[in-house]
Amino acid sequence: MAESAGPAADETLLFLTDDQIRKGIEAMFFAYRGFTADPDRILADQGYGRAHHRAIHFINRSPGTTVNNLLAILGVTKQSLNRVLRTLIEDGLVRSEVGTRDRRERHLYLTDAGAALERELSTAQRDRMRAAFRQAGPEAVAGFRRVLEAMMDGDMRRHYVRFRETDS
Amino acid sequence: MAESAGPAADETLLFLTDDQIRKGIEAMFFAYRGFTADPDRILADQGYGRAHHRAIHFINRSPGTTVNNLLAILGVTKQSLNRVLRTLIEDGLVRSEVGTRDRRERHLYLTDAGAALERELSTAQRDRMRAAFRQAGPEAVAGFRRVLEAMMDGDMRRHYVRFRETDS
DNA sequence: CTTGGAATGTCAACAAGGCTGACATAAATT
DNA sequence: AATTTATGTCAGCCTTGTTGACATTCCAAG
Repeated sequence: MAESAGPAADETLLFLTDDQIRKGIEAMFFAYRGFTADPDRILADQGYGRAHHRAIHFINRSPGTTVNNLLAILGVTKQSLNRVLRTLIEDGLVRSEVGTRDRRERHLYLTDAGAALERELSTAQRDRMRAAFRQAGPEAVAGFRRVLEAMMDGDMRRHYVRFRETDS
Repeated sequence: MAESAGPAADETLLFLTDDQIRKGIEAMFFAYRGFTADPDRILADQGYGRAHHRAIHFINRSPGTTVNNLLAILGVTKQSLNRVLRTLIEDGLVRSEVGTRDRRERHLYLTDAGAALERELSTAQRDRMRAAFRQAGPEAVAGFRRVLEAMMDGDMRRHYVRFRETDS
């Protein structure tokens, strides 16, 4: 590999061969396993799963988000999400508040205990991501993000972009 | 460490902020959904799931692979894999042959029907990956691969590297 | 040759976390 | 007043992961 500046005509084609694409596919498969491995281990000890992690992550990411908004982001049915949220609320990790402007809505927040678990999970996941970023270097990270953004479905890119703008 | 050639000191720090890392984490989450969306749709019509896709992919990738080898790559229990393989064999998509050198081993191959389904699945997945690669450009693709490889667990990187060497 | 262990298959039971469908409630909107 | 919207909940189903127990087959070491 190692294309860098001024790719020749051959090189611009090479990275689109079926073989290169297949390597990208397998890289996604193996890397995603690594990506979820550390939080999965932590959650398994507590009787939670990946679904709980996702809910906790996005509630932390957007405190006060509504159930409907979370449904759109996570792409699951309300029954699935409700089952997860119910256990998190029962266990005192998530707080659900009736909306003031629209009292049908429930706004979701992490409790102190929920925030503590979120920190534990995201620390483990961030440590791995940070190590990978450091090892690959800033230009590789920019390329990584560019490819992933191009791989998202349109509506998911919308959520992703909205988050980026909200934040930075 | 060792972030390649001459980015400024600021740059070497910026891409490792918690905010950048979090964006990388969410990019992985949303992109993986896109990554699996097309094959998932195809499989749902046929009563299969993602586990069948994974088995079919790696049998096609390494024809004649043993069950044990597949277990190591997929990282599931033999009971889980066996259930998937059984249905694939019953449905005539996979052929299981007793080993000649070691007759305890079963060597797995796709039948013509299995290869046809594999093509349908991988065509859908490759189309999306190819579009993302083309949109992002060759340098971004190189960075994408570098970050993903750094994110894998060690033993998975072994499988991935072995595949790459076998092939290219 | 016998025995131990490895590779594989199979049965049973269970859990997480997706899904659909149906229905209830409360509140906003028309 | 009627309709739509947001949410919750019950029941049941599916895929796919898990553990545990046990049988079979066969290589390899004693």
